[in-house]
Amino acid sequence: MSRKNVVFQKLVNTLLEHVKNHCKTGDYLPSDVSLATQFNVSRTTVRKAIEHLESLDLVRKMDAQKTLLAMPEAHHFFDVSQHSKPKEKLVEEHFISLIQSGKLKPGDKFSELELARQSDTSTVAVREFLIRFSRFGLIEKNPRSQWKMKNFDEAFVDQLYEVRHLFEMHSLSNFLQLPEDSDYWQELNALFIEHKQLSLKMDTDYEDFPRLDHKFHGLLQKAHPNQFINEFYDIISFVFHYHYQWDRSTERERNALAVQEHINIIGKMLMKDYHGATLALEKHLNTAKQSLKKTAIL
Amino acid sequence: MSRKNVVFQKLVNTLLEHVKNHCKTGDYLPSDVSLATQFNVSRTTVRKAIEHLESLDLVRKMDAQKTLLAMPEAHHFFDVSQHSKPKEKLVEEHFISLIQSGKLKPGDKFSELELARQSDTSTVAVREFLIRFSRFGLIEKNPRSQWKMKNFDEAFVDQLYEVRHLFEMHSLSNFLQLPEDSDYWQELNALFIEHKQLSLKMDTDYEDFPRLDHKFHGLLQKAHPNQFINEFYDIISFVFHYHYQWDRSTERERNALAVQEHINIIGKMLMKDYHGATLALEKHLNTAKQSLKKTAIL
DNA sequence: CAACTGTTTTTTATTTATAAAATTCACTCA
DNA sequence: TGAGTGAATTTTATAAATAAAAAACAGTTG
Repeated sequence: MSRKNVVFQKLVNTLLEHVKNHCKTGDYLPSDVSLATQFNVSRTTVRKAIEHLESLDLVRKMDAQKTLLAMPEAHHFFDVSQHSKPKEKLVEEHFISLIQSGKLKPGDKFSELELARQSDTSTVAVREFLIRFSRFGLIEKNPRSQWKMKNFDEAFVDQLYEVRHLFEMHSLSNFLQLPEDSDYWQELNALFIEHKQLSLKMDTDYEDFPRLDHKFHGLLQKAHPNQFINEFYDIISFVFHYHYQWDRSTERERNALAVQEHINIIGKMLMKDYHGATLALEKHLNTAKQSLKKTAIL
Repeated sequence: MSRKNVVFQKLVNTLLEHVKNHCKTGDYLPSDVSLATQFNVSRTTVRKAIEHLESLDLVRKMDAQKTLLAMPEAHHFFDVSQHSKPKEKLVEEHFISLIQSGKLKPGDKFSELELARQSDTSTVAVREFLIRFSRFGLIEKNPRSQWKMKNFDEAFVDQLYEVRHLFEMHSLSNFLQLPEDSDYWQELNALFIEHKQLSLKMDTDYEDFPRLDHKFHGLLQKAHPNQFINEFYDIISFVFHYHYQWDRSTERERNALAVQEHINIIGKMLMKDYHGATLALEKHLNTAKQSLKKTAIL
């Protein structure tokens, strides 16, 4: 069998939707090229879609003029509901779920074929995902042998946090050197207020913390971008997200504490108290590290 | 067509070589299992190899006892000379050579198929290599579209050096906190002498510097290992190696300067002069950064 | 000549097939 | 019981095939 023409079908639907909202019968449609760029596909696909519309008697081509003959009806659309997600996504979701449900534990071995079957994809898709995923440093593979979950030991956490410490301290120091009139101070202030608000309704909305956490780090990154630091932060986020799933029982307390620590850090930052902010961040990182060790290490 | 039995053929040759050096006619050979572990292949392959030796009348199996009938001769060996290297390696070498020869420049696009043909491998091998390689941050790809060399601009160098600065300063500081009697001080001293020696014959042996450079960083890493920092150093090394190829004219001066700077740093370290070592390292990193910018940016 | 179209060529994504090699299973014998 | 064997099963590595989609090419027209 060969690949499905999802790009084509999706384009037809998008086109119909677009026509329904912006055109009326008798209008001329834009050129192939502009449609292609507008919907981010190649011209080949656009042409195939237009041909399809012609065969539905919705469009007529005359001398390279595309005339809209009639408005599209519901039955003209492709049923796109059973297009499965991109393979890549399927594999990822399945693999992550295996990890989070504890079916794959540190030290375990697993095969590509097995994953491919379970996630209803091909070994190629699986393998490519695993290669990409291996940058997180959680899996490894020897040639002609299966993949293996690396041991998630204390040394790993220590090394992760060593780097995180370096990076976050660096980001903090950079932020504090921003000029007084930088817009980022405004943003930081807004974030401070958001934290305050969340802290008041923590007992119900504690699941909202990760969003703020992400926003905070995003702000520091935006103020002084660095692709390498940013990439590393992905790893941190993943490892966190990944292991905290194992023990959701203490999530509320953890988040409550973290919010307070964030408020402390941001408060010191807003007061330009470099030393205080550093100490507060130090404390925050340390809490996080201990908490990770407690829940994650077997 | 399907895959070649290289593992098998190589095992046969290794086995013959081993027998030639360690056994004599009439000896019993070790069990399948021990051979398999010794030569790091599966038992299946061992059995196939032994069967092959039987068919050559070199070995006879009786009741699971493997007896050596005769010593192997030259003609028993497989001709392994035309086994091409592993696909992975082929792709890598080809791709790197494209980059180093300047045929692939920042901003260029290239296709998987093209690379596969040129390097005499498959698109799968190419794609897997490219995915792995993309962690260096030098290439990128959109779905359904070709790969593209990222722009190697000043921001990239700055970001690279920002992280390098953080890491190297951190490593230095850790090293200086080693106890007086740590063996690493001895190693550092030996390295100091090596540097001194090289500096005397720099005009002829300047190409030997990268080895020392690598050794220096290796020593710092060994004293305080961190997989994330280590991995990042791979990126640094590669980017360096990669871009310096573009301008070999000044290599001698660059290396001569770098050796002096290393001597300076190590000297200060051995004297436990923290402040001096930091300054010296700072200077070294700065030289390297400027030099990279000068040769690499278009 | 620049934007467009029709046509042709390449390239990517995905599936299938197959031998090599690894792994598992069931059994044997010291 | 535990290391070892023979046979069966699974998995990996690799090639090949094909349709979808992208990109390149060659004209055409305002």
